[in-house]
Amino acid sequence: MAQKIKLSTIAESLGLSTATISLALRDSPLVAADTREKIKEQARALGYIYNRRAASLRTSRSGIIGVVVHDIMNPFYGEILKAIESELDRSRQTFILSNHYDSVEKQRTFIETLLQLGGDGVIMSPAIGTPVEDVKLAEANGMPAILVARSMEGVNLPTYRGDDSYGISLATNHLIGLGHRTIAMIGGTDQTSTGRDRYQGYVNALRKAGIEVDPNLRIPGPRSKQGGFEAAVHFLSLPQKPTAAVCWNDLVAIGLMNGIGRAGLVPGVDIAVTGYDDLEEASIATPALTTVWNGQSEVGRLAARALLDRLDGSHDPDGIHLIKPEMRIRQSTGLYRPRS
Amino acid sequence: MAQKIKLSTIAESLGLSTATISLALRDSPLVAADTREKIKEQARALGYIYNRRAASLRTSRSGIIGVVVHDIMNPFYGEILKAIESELDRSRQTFILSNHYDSVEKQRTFIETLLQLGGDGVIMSPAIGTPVEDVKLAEANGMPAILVARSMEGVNLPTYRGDDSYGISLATNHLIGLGHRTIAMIGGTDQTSTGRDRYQGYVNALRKAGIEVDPNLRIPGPRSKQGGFEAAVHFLSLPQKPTAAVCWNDLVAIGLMNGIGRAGLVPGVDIAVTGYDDLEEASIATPALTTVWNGQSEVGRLAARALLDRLDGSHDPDGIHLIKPEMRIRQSTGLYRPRS
DNA sequence: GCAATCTTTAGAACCGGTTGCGAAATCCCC
DNA sequence: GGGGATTTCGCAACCGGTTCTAAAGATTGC
Repeated sequence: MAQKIKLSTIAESLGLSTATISLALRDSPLVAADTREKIKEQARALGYIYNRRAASLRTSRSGIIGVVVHDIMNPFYGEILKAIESELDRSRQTFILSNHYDSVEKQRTFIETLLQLGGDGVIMSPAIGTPVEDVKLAEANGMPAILVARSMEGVNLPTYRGDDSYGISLATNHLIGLGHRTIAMIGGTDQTSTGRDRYQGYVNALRKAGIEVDPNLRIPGPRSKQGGFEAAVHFLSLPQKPTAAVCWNDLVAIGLMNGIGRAGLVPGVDIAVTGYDDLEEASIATPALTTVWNGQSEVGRLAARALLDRLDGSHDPDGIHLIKPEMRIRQSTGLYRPRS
Repeated sequence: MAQKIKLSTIAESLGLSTATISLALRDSPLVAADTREKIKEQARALGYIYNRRAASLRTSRSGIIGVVVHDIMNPFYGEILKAIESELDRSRQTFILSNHYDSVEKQRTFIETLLQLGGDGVIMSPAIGTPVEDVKLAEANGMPAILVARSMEGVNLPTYRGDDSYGISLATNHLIGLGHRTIAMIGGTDQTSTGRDRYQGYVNALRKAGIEVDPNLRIPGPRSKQGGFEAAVHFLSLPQKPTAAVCWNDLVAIGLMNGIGRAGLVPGVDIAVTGYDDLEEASIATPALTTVWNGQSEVGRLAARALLDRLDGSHDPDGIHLIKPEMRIRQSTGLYRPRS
């Protein structure tokens, strides 16, 4: 490395002051057009690298946005992140990503780091059990926070997520409409608002159809393929012999279908399965998975947009913004005929 | 936000100088133990937030490490990232993540941003066609770079990746050993060093077994489930009627198996399929996927370690460090018997 | 009791940009 | 050609830490 090129290096080489250089590089109208061009040319020639830290120290805007979710390897969050990324990209913000794996501590460390770096804002899908103080910490230090995919009680932050109760009731109704009466619900937890909402949607749909709700048909578990796969054994040995399963998400559903397949049964024929989220993968699973689109792309896009707007001064309404899920009917529920 | 708490705020409130505060908070032995405790206590009480930008402006160490790979939603990279994350976590470095989607331009933007932020180093899986200047740009500005998963010609940077040629030959040999003679290779590209290595491994194994190499059995394509799924049609209509497929990675293999299933054939029985990577998912696919572990966790761990070491001054040897892949035999190749 | 030594703390320059204020230079019109 | 309006640019303070230098205070030895 030859030697650091800074504003003053350019200034001296051109016989100008750093003030002029600074203004020119940022396209200020205060500096004459040809001077500006000359300066930009020289900056390029010298290999000048803008020092954001120095700038942000003065302006207190860092151009950094933090995003923290449960697990970026989970395609559900992946699709949200992709939408956030593409929205943020066009506004020259860089974003810092992190998993919290539902560890409140890891999440707080992330928020603190972000504050130290002078983050302009944070988009988060709060870890289970997140204390209100943690998000207040961000807000109190001038870093606005937006919630995605999960709600939080006790704070009134802008929140973007799917309408879980409605979405699961769509799936459940679909199965009921096909003639199923013994329908299990597989995977996930009831410890989050999302979990409670989903269970509620399932229960509501059953009740409305006059079907009694059997709590033993609720099999909670990890929200992963592995989780669905392992739930298959339990599911298949239920004394009630369910003919259909409403799964927490597509991952669980695909895992469950794999598990059912291992047991010699054919998902979509012997057992109807619905997923949730409509990941890219759902349509190429075998059989293709009937599922509910959960609006990931919209959630990400709207959340990023909301944050950018807030940074620009316009204040979007706080509170929960629900995205309406949509049914996607495919083969995993397609071939069932009630036993006669 | 009440008012920014800074070093001088604490200093005034205690009647000390900022120098003392700064030293105390960093556990310098230059400040008396009880003074230090008093200072730390006060900092906590006031809700002081360390300003890394200001600090790094002076020290020229930012604690930021950049990581850029093809696509973080691809579990192959996901597993590498997870290993990097856990290694970096214990050293108080924050890392900034980005996809480049094989866009050289997006990758360069990322490197430039990282330089502006004063990144201490970068771990990258270079985009296809990355010009040497781009990585030199990082090095020239004092930001060491480490390569993972992919090599680059023309630069001699520390590189950590699996031994592709050897790994694919393992898979190919396994199929040959089972009696297969017409073996296709599905997915991926030959434009990268990885691609050429893998194809070479496949070719070598065939030649060694005295099997003629038919270039029509090489079906390149996207390295995704979708890609494998779509390749199934082409694969099944080959006039040579292959009985087995060596796939670029597990995603392609799973997609291909789904496609084969749709066509009414049973993967693992009618057609043998091997994957590559040994993702978590491989073992729960149906049938369970025979594959080759590609050392993702080792790649990530070693790369992160190498970067941290370099930042500490010790200079690891440059050049390519190959991780030895390992065969994982499961059911997707398990049931084949040559037609008699 | 005084000089010498060690511990503890303060002062101030510095990192590399940004920006308010004012001065110099250019231009316009009568 | 002179006064005023505009344009263009430089000076210097500032952001919030870090660290070098050195001074003040405490301790020790003889």
